[in-house]
Amino acid sequence: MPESESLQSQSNDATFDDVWDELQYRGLIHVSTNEAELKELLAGPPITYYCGFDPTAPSLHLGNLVQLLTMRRLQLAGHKPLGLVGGSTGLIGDPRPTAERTLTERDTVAEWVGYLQAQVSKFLSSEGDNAMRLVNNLDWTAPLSAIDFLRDVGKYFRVGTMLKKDAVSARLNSDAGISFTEFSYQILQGMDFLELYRSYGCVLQTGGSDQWGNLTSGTDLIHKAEGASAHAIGTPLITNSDGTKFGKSEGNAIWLDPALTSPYALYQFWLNTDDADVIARLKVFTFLTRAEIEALAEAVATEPFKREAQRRLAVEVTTLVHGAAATEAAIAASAAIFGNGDLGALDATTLESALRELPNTTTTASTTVAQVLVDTGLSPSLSAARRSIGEGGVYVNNEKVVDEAAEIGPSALPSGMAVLRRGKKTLAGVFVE
RNA sequence: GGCAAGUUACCCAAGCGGCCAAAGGGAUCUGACUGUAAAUCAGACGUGUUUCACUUCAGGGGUUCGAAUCCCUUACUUGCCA
Repeated sequence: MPESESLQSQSNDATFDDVWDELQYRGLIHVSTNEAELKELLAGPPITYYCGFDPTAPSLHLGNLVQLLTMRRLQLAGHKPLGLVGGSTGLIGDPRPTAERTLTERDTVAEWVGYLQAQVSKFLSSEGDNAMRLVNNLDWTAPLSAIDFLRDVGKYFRVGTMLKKDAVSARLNSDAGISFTEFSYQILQGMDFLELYRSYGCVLQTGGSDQWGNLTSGTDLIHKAEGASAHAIGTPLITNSDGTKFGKSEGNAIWLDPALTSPYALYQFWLNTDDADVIARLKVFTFLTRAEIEALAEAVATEPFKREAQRRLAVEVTTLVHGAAATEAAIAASAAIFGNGDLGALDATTLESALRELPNTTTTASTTVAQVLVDTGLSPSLSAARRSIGEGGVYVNNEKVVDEAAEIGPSALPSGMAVLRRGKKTLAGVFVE
C-alpha cells in the first residue's frame, strides 16, 4: 500500500543543523537525559527509539498527536521508530494524579489496541530503511510469571525510588491513595524499554513530561541490567495561555478518530486557537518551516483579524489527521455556515454536504426546536435547551428563536434543511421530512 | 485485625432535623463587546408536561409528621495503632 500523500510531503526544516535543534525550536523538549550526548546521538547514524501509547480509550487524542509528530520528526531525520501500543500497560493503567483508574475489561483493551495500532501506523512511514515497526508489550509481559517478575525484574527496583516518582508521591499525598496495581506501573514501563533495548537495540524513549518518572524507570533499568546508557526525551505538556486545558472542546477530548471527532469539529477546534497560542501550536503540530512560521507570527501581530495563522494551522492539522479531501469538506462547510448568513442563497448540494459535516438529525416538521437541540446533541437536556432559547442563544437558519415551544418546520428552508445554532458557533444540521 | 475520620451536584467544598434542588469557588454555557480570538461585564448552571411536580447528598435499612442532616448496616477511602 502506498504511503499517504501527507506522509510523503513531510520533511524536516533543512535550515536546522540537526533534528535536535529543530525539536528544541519547536519547544518539544521539556526534559531529557544528558543533552550533549543526546544531541550527538541524534546527529549520528540511525538509532532505534520508541514511544508507547496505552489503550485507555478507543482512539488517540490530540495529546498523543504531539508524541506521534515528535516520532515522525525523528523518523524524518533517519531514525527508526518502534510504535508501542500497550496491550499490557493498558490493562493496568498509569497512575493519574487525582484518582485511581477503573480497570478496563480485557476484551475491550484488546479491541482498543487494534484501533490505536491503526492510528499510529498512519503517522509514521512503514517504508524504507527506517520503517516504523509496531510492538505490543503484552507479547513479553503476558508469558511472565509472578515469580519470574519478582526475581528477574523486581530486584532492580528500589521501593524508595519508586515512591519518589511524582505520579506516585502525588497520589500518596492525596486522600485517594494508590493501589499496588498502579504503583507497579512504572516497573512495567521500565521493562518495556529494557525489552526493546535487548530485541531492537532501542536507546531512546520519548513521551510526555508527565511520564518522566516512567521514562527514567526504563533508562535506570537498562543501566542496572545491561550496564548500558539509554536516553529519554519528555515533551512539554501543551497548555493554553489562559490556563484552561488544551485539547478539550466543551469538556470533551478531541479525538483523532473521525467517528468520535468529525473533521469539521477538528478544523473548527484549531481555527478557534487563541492568538497567544497559535504560533506555539504551529511549531508543535505542523511541518511548516521556521521561515513560514515566522511569517505567520508577523501576520498575527500586524493583522490579527485576518486570522491567517489560525486558518493555516487548522488546514495543516486537519490534513495531517484526516487527509486533503476531508479538509476540503470541512473548509467548505465552515465557509457555507459561517459565510454571509443568507443560507437560502446557497445551492442545496453545498448546504447539504455542509450539514452532513455537522452533528445532524432527521426529524418531522412538528418537532419542537428544543427537542431538536437535544436530538442533535447541542443541548444535554430539554431543560438546558429551553434555557438556551430563553437566553436568546438559539437560531434556526440565522433567525433567533424566541418561543420555547416553537416547532422546527416553519423555519426550515424550502429544501427541508435547517442550520440549527446554539450560541455563536455550536451548530447542527436538521433535515425536515 | 483494632480504633478514628470521611464518602454532597462536572471538580473542590459548605450544610449537621423543617426556611435544602442544597452556600461559596472553579469549570462550563448564554448574552454584550469582538476577529468564529483574548480580556472584561451581566445572566444561567439536577430533570421534567416548569408559578408546579419529580429524582438527588456512597449503597441498603430504620427513627420521625418531616432526614443530606439522627440510628443500624454494607462498600470504599484516609489516618493512627497492632
